[in-house]
Amino acid sequence: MKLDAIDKQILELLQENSKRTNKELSYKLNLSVTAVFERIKRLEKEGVLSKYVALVNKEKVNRSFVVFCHIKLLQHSKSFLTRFEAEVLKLDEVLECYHVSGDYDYILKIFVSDMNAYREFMVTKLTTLQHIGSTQSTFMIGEVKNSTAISLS
Amino acid sequence: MKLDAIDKQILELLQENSKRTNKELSYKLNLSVTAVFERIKRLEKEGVLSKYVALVNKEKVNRSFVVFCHIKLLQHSKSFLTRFEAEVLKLDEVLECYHVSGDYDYILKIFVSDMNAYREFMVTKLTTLQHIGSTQSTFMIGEVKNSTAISLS
DNA sequence: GATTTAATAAGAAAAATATTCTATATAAAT
DNA sequence: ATTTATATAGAATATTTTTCTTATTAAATC
Repeated sequence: MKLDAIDKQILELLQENSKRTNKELSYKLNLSVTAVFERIKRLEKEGVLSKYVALVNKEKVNRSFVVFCHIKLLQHSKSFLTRFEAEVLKLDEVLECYHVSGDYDYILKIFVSDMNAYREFMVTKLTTLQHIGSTQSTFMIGEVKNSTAISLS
Repeated sequence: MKLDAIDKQILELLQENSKRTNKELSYKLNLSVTAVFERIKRLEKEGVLSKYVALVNKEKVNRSFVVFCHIKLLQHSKSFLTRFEAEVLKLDEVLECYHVSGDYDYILKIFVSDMNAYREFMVTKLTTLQHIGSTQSTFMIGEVKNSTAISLS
């Protein structure tokens, strides 16, 4: 699908704040409300706009302790990977999990309340997963940037 | 601020899909539309709900190549950190940047179109930053889980 | 124990927004 | 020239958000 300059502007604006109304967008883009409406519907239908979500402040819900955990598996056959991935999906504390190249196999991003909670998570959940070889935890000290908006320029 | 069970349900539902209407939420929660409305306004005012955003499918906008880059600085004085962080903030390709404990100082999550674009990004942007000691790039092979929703149970 | 007070919720009314419908304009295709 | 497809605008309608008034409840005060 082709995205013109107006589509890109709409995407940038909605990535920043999805509560903007079509009227507000129509002002900014010098278009009619209908034109904006139709473009957004098209972007949704094509799957360019995949989801609308509310973001919650992790400090306010007691999940400020963020950990990046690098994981090595014992073996790398497809069935091992698949099984591990299915189990990770079930863990609420894990918001992100990526299969990666390099020294280890997976990067997990984990949100918990504090170090004690993380210890509990490791002992009762993470290290009980099948096929895990090793884990290495890196703790977030500060958040410099955390955006969900892909730049389209 | 105290969050009761209903607040948590609202947060879970809006983190999953912020387009749900107050009426829809009121059905699910056995409440009136006004009660839902008031609770959401309170959660926004208190900063628990911090933002509403549209998520864009990275494949559809040609940013499927995701890289985690570990960075070490040459020195760790406050002024060096601050300056580095200010420069990273300006880089559109970097969606996330965290100051972390461990072998390296920062983790960056970078979105580009392909390996060539990443090479270009490294050469012209990343490695020209002040105070950089070393970088180590890890490439995403597959996305197992990528959620923005913090579980509140 | 009766009476305020504060917090929450319900329902109706009003305001704002999203959505549909009809009509035009424009450029590409035949 | 004529058709076709695409994008847009404006008006009409449907839906949602927001406000306002009233009622309920539980805790706090006398």
